[in-house]
Amino acid sequence: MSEELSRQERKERTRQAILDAALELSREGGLSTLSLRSVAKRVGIVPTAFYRHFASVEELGLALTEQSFGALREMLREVRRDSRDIEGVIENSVKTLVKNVKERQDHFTFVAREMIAGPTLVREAIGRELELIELELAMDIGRLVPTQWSNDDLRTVASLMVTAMTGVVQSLINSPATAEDAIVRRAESQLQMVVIGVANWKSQDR
Amino acid sequence: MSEELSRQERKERTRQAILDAALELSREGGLSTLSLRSVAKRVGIVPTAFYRHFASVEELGLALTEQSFGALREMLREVRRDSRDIEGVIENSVKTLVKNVKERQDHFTFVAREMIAGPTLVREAIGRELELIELELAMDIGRLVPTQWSNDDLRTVASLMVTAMTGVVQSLINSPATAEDAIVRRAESQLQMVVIGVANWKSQDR
DNA sequence: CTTTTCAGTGAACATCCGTACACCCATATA
DNA sequence: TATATGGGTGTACGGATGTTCACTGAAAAG
Repeated sequence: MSEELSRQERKERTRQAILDAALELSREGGLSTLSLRSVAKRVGIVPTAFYRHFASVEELGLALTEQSFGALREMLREVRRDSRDIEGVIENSVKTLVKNVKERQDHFTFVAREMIAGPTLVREAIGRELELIELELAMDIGRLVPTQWSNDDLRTVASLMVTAMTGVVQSLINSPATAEDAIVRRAESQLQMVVIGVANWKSQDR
Repeated sequence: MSEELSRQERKERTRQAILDAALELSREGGLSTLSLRSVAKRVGIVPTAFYRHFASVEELGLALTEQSFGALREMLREVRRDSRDIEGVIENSVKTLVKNVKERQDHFTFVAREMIAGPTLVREAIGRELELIELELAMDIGRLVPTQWSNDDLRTVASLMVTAMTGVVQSLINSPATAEDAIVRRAESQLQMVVIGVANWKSQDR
C-alpha cells in the first residue's frame, strides 16, 4: 500500500485518521459519548497509541472544531470578495452555508451539537469562531448599507442573522432531505425580513 | 418525617425525586452522560429500583421534557390572555421567558441541550413543543397585526422569533450573570427589528 | 384475617472504560 | 555504522456501567 513515507508523514496521516474516525463516531452521541477506545479501534491502533496524538478527548474536540470552521471561514471570505452589495452578501452566504452543510454534514452536526453540549473549552472555541463571523458580518453591513448606525446596533443585527443561521443548520441536520428546500426558502425569507427591518430600524421611535 | 402516605403517594414522591436528581446531574454533561446508577445514588435508592419508574434513561428524558415545558406553556398562555396588541405579546413574552430562565435554569439548560444533543425521541418531543409555541405565536401575529398574510408567511416570521429566543436562552445559559442585561436588551432589539421587518414585508418586491 | 400486589433490596454478571507500564523496532540523527 | 528518537504494541489494573434474578416486607385487596 503506502510506501516511502517519512515518520512525520505517517504521524500526520494517523492523526487525520483519528479525526475522521472521531467525527464519524460522534455523529451518534456527540463528543461526550465518544470513547477513546472506540476511536482507536476504528483507526486500527491500540488504545494507548491515541495519546501520541492527543492528550485527551477534549483536545481532540478542539482540533475538530478548528477543522470544521476552517473550510467555512475560507468560503465566507470568497463570498465577501465576490459580493458588492448587502443583498449579495446575504444571498451568497446562505447559498454557501447550505452547500457546506450538505457537503460536510458531519462537521456541522459536530459544531451544532458541541456549541451547546460540548466540553467548556470546545464551547468557548466555537463561541469565538461564531463571534468572529458575526463581527465580519457586522462590518459588511456597516460598509455596504448606507447608514450611520452605532457599532452596537450593527452587532445586534449581525448577531440575529448568525443566530438565525445556526438555527437553520440545526433544522437541516435533523430533518429529512425532503424538507431541505422548504427550510432553505424559509431561511432566505427570514434573512430578507431582517434586512427590511434593518432598513427601517432607525426611522422608528425607540 | 413523612408519615401516613399511601403507596401511590410514596411512588409519586420517589418518581419526582428521580426527576429532580436527574435534572441536577444532567446539568454537567446532559442526558447522554447521565448514568442510571448516579441518579439512583443521589435519590437514595438502589439502581434496580429505577426500573420501577422508568424503562430507560430516554423515557426519563421524555418526562423531563414534559415537565420543562409545562410551566412555560402555562405562563405563555397567561401572557397571551393579558396582552391586547402584538407589541405587548412580544414584550411580555420576552419578560416571561427571561424570568422563567432565571427561575428554572436547570430546566432550560436541559431543553437547550437535549433539543440538539439528546436522544431522537427527546429531540422530537422538544421539536413538537417548540412547533406548538411557534404556531400559537403565528396565530397571535395573524390576529393582532392588521395584515393579510398567508399562513406560510406567518409561520416564517414566528419561526424566526422562536429561533431567536432559543438563541437567547442558549446565550443566557453559558454566559456570566453580568452579561445578562446586555443579552436581554439585545434580544428585545432583535425582536423589534423583526417586527419592523414584518411590518414592511409585503410592501417590498419579492 | 388471608392473600395479593409491588416498590425497593442486594448480590452477581459481563462489558466497557481510561490509563499506567514495559517493550519493540523502523526511522532519523550523529 | 552506532545511537537516539518516538509511533505503535500488549498486558494488566481498578472502577463504573446496565441489567439479571430471586428476595422482602409493608400496604392494598379479598
